[in-house]
Amino acid sequence: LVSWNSMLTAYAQSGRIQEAKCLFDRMPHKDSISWNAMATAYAQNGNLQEGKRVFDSSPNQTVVSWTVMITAYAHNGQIEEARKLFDKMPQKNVVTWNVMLSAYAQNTDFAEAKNIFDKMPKRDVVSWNAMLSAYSQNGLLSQARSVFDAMTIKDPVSWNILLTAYAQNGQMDEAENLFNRMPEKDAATWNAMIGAYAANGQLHEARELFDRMTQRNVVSWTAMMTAYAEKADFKEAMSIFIEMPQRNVVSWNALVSAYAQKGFPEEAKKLFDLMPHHDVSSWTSMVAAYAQNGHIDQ
RNA sequence: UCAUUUCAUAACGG
Repeated sequence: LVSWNSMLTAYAQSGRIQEAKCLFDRMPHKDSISWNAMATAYAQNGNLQEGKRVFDSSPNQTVVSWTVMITAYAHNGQIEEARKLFDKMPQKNVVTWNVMLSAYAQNTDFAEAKNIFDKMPKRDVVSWNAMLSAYSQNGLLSQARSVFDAMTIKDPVSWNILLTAYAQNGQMDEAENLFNRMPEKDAATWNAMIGAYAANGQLHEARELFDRMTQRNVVSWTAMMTAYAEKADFKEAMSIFIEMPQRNVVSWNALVSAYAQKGFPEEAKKLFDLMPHHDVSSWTSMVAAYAQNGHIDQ
């Protein structure tokens, strides 16, 4: 059962819902983890309807099931609906509270986010990070800084949030400063800095970090590839693509989209046809490629 | 083995 659930989750996380559903239907036994994983698979791929159907058919709804649904509504912009479930559910845990907090935060309802934050029975580092992220993503740097400074526990995510905020605000020196000062870096730290350099046109600095990085993951590779592709250096971009130890649908999309945007729709189409699986972004990239290059009918 | 916060891709919106 654990193996089946793991496979189900793996499909879900890579966006292969058809395969996930097929597996789910063939499972000899299912537990609540299976049902929750299936509901999550739908929800994370924008199919709230099916997600809800799975939730409604689940033999037993756990706190995770409810939390999954709240997340699904929130990501779909239905914050009121999310709140209704939140108020209605039998018990909540810290994750449930964090989900509701993030929902308001991402909806830029800082007051309600803060309200939840103050009311929750227990806070963890994710709760703090969610508040920090809310301010950061809306360019409210001084508020973000206050939250950051008030935090008694920080993890690499906390630092990464603030680092990205400064970089996106054009304060590369402050971003670099955080990068150098932080006690512990994870892969996302390096990736954030690489992305910041790339967005700032500092391709050489980006590459230097990429080369120094020991924990390179698919995000690092894709970010570096995109950096070259945006400069129309397809030779280097392609060579990175070929070298990449793993690719996911985002890596493929990035390259397809780059060719499309630089005026090579036929190259884009070739890659598109080679992709193991397409998502909404893949299709919209191709549509945009043809539209922008005068092939409306394609 | 399932749910929440940060980093890579399209469109949308500014």
